[in-house]
Amino acid sequence: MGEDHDHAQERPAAGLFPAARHDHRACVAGLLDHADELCRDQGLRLTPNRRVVLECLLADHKPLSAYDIAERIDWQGRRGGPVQVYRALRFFEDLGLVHRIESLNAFVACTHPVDGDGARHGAQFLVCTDCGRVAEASDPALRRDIGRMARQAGFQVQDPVIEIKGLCPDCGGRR
Amino acid sequence: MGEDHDHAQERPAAGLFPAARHDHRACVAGLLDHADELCRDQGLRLTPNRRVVLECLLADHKPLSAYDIAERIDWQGRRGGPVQVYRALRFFEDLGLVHRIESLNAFVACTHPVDGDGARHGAQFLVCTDCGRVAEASDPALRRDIGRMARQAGFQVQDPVIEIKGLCPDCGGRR
DNA sequence: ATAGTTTTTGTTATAACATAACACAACGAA
DNA sequence: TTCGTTGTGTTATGTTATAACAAAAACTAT
Ligand SMILES: [Zn+2]
Ligand SMILES: [Zn+2]
Ligand SMILES: [Zn+2]
Ligand SMILES: [Zn+2]
Repeated sequence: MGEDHDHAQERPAAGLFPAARHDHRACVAGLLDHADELCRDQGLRLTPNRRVVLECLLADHKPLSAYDIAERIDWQGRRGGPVQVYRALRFFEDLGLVHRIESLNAFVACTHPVDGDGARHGAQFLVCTDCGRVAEASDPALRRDIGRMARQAGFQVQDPVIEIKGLCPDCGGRR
Repeated sequence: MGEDHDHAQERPAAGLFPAARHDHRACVAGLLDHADELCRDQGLRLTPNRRVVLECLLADHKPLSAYDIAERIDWQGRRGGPVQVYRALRFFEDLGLVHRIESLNAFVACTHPVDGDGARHGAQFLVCTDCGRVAEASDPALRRDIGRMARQAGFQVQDPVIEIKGLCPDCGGRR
């Protein structure tokens, strides 16, 4: 699992795409620690099943379908399948540690769960149609604008789904 | 098909939800005419199969899954199924007359194809989680904001998916 | 009209995504 | 220990979407 990119101490993501070569080992370790902590705080259990699903999503910062995940996991004797994966995904979604990308029927691990303080934090996703990576942004101005637009329409916002497909900087965005 | 709401001459939609009681007969007729015209202009054929799918979507301004549509249609002798529906939906999506709502796995007829000039026009959707209706908005400020956010991230936008779930004015948005 | 081309349709099969239901195991508190 | 809760294994099924290919219909050009 994972690619061979463990290097300097650039931040994993600054509202942008994960740097091509960041210290991914530390990146994963940090996010797993955060998950651990979050679970402990809330009296929830980060079981082996759950942990392995999260590790799988963290492996390369790319969105995976539940079936992708089920295939990649080494179930070590027990028979595992989509059911187990969906259960774990639901668990992490509720914690704000995993986000579903509707337009891909796929899931990504949250790259900055700091804001998340345990609840769903409405984020925006930049989805590269070329390399498949997804960046998680959290733009306050954009959020405000959506609020304004909804208010004008007399609409009470519950859950904004913002998924912008296009080309990431590496794949042609800079040009 | 359709509900019993044919009344005064309020606009069908002003970037908002269709008025509870608008002249729906005229509303449908107008949109079908527009589809006709658009097809003629582009040398495309609005076949009976396609027309019946569009009519089905227009019937009550609510999103329907392809399978919903396949069930509702009276196939008049010919046998019809999801395959036919998906084909028609693809046809209309390419014309900008139907939009897919990713977060619902469903489709809606475009309520203001005027802007559409035959191509995909990036719109924003307000999805009521209570009554299920969907409003199509086209907010320039919001679009600009998305452009700005993407530019800051070095990201080249191709196709923004904006689907805001919440409560429509009728279902509690005004309160 | 006729033959050739393209487009649309009918049909079957299958892929891909997601949840229901229920028995059993593991855990945590009394 | 016992009981109630939470997580897991397992099977089955529901829902959404596309592939593949033959037949029909519509256009085009002679
Ligand atoms: Zn990393
Ligand atoms: Zn890319
Ligand atoms: Zn109407
Ligand atoms: Zn409503």
